[in-house]
Amino acid sequence: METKAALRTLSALAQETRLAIYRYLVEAGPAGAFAGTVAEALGVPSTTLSFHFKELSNADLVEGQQQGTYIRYTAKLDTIQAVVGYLTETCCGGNPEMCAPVAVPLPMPAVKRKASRQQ
Amino acid sequence: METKAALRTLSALAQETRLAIYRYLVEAGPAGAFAGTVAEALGVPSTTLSFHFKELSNADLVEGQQQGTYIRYTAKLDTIQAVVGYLTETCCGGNPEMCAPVAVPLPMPAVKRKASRQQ
DNA sequence: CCGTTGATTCCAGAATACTCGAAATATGGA
DNA sequence: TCCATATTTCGAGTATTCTGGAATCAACGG
Repeated sequence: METKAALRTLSALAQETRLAIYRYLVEAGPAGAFAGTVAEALGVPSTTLSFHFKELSNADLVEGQQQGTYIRYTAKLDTIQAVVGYLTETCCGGNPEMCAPVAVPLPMPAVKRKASRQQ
Repeated sequence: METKAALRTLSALAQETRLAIYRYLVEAGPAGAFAGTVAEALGVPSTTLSFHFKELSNADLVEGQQQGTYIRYTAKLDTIQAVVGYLTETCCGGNPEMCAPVAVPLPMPAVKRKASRQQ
């Protein structure tokens, strides 16, 4: 993931309504939820919700599948992992073992590199 | 971490300059970097940079330590982890084991009922 | 004290994002 | 076909955020 995509993803989640939508879909699990259901659950007008769904889709955070008249939205959890990977990939100049406190819930690419000095 | 804090953190990172600052500090590792060094490296006016440092501090993403005339900033990596935890804590209604196969195409139960959107 | 340098605050203009009503589009049933 | 429902697009008003110059504050050396 490169900077532009990461920025899109972070921007998408950095908004109250969209964060609520995303969390709702995460909680819903692989089955997801219909757009109308989310609108009703969160008390957001459908027109506003549509705007936010679009943002989340562009950020690759959710996916919509047409099912008859309805659209079923699901959260794409792996995008979050990608963002975390992006944020930590340059960690300590490529020596993530120095960044102990961060435990990414995914197997991290074991990048081995020479230690560099700074001070 | 609760919603407000998560929103603050995500908003802080969802900005080009701040994301660059944060990544710069992540790469710098525990030693961090001086404010002026970051300003020069990223080509950002000190007044603008100060504004963004403040945002990042409020979001608990960086920490500044006065050292003589200079201020040394370091990235607080564990905050990222807290956000990820927040985003996934409600995963599948509290059954995270269901979230494992993210890429699996979900089975689509035929929804043919009129006013029923549940499942 | 001064003068210098690093960093922040103040402020206003510019740019961007959010909201939601009305209208348009899409789908399926009668 | 016509109708009902779900969702999106359009558009304009509102709100928020970003930027950077000028002024200010803080720390040091002389």
